[in-house]
Amino acid sequence: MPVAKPAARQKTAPDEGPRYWLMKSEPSVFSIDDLARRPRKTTHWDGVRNFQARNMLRDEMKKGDLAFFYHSSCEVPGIYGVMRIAREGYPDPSAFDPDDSHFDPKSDPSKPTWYVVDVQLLRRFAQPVTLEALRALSERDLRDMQVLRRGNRLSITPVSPAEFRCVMARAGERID
DNA sequence: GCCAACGTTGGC
DNA sequence: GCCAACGTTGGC
Repeated sequence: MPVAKPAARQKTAPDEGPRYWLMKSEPSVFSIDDLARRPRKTTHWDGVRNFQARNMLRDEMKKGDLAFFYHSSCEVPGIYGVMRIAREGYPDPSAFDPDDSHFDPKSDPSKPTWYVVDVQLLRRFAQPVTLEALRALSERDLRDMQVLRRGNRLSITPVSPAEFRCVMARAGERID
């Protein structure tokens, strides 16, 4: 049985307002335009099969938190928009569906292994903040942004308020 | 397609 | 518990 490491914690206090995240998806699997076409621009973020990311989905992401939508493994990797966490963690239905590519026969419905949150698209950036742009910014303001760290493979990472503001400013976007 | 980096698995 | 083998991620 794999053992989950403690999830990375943000240094913000629990009651300090919304927190920020970055969520990766390969656009050939699920893109920001796919999300924009969903009813209420909302979907459950399924298929995460990493224990550290699972812990964030299950335990740490709260309703009202904001999350960047990041496109990975594509022509122009980068941040393409902002989502809001619309529902907190609940069991991932795809883990119990034998016809789903994310089916996990070891996950017991009475004691689920994998979790999702619901996300709602708030902003689709007019221009993405590309990975290249993020790395350029990182020389100053984003030095510690987790998604930029060498070897990072986590599909969900925490984002600091300063990092969030910096990316929004770079995108020329704001959340009222 | 390549390959570095990392997570998971399973033999011992 | 160790660690080699294997699979996956993701930029390039």
